[in-house]
Amino acid sequence: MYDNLKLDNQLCFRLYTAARLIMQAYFPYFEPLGITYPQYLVLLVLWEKDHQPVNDIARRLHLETNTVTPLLQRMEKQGLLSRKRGKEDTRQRIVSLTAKGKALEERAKDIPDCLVAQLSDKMEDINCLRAAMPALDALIDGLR
Amino acid sequence: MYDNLKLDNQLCFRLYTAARLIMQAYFPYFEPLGITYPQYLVLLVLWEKDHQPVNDIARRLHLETNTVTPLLQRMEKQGLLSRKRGKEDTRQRIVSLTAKGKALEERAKDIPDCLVAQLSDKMEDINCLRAAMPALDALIDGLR
DNA sequence: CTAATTTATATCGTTCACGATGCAAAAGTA
DNA sequence: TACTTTTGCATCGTGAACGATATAAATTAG
Repeated sequence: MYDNLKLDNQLCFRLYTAARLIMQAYFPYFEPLGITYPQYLVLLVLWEKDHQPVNDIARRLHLETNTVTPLLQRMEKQGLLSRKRGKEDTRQRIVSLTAKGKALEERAKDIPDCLVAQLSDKMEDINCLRAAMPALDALIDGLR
Repeated sequence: MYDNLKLDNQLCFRLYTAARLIMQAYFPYFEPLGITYPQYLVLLVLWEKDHQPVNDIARRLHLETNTVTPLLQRMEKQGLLSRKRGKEDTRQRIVSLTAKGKALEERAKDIPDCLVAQLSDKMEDINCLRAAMPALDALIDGLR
């Protein structure tokens, strides 16, 4: 048995699992809003800065357009945003929030705190997670 | 603008991105073996201990059977493993490696090291990631 | 001013991930 | 023994992810 191939030694497995479990923990909060976690990420980007082309959103989320385009199409169908052709560059699709998309910000603003509270109940030291954020940033930066 | 809703403040986004980017980095190594990252995880579990029921594999990976069952079905079709009904409990499906599945261990044993080496080139402090592992374990344990 | 190339987005096919649900075998209960 | 509940696995439908590829507009080169 190679130590390298022990599940418990694998960082990626931890990241993969942690991400999935947090998304599951988010689910009950997103469900009443009719959105998913990746859709929430798109909204975060647009709440920060409205009217962005597909590419800028994709880059911000470290995703490819072939993931983001269908995501945006579904969100457009739900009436959360619009996708209009760019004026100077007609290849671009400028993504803008609708009133419905904007309104969700108010309803979503407390969700992260709810999750942190929920986590604090379950683990004694929540700050060790905050402490890990720079390491993750370095990793992401290295792999981009 | 709510600070809570800034993408850069979100731990889950980092985990989600880091996991995806590492899986992408794994891809060129897995592709010649004809497997995917989740399939690799299943193999890790079976290389550690062969002949396990679906439930044990699912629990080890923190996945539900409705994710693992189709995964195993695909792997069976590829000839990596077999799924036989349990003897004492006929509801169970005992998953066992085939010769082909076992043989992959030898070919996969150096992949984690390759990835670490690749990462070391790209970021100066790779140990800060190892240091984050206990925090991730605590998080996963809290969310289970 | 064409022709080659790059860029922005989209489509396609396959594999996950997962909530909801179904079903049959096993275990517990009356 | 008959009935209920639990357990183990599976199916279904939807929404991601993503590698590969396509298409049209913009840019660059010749």
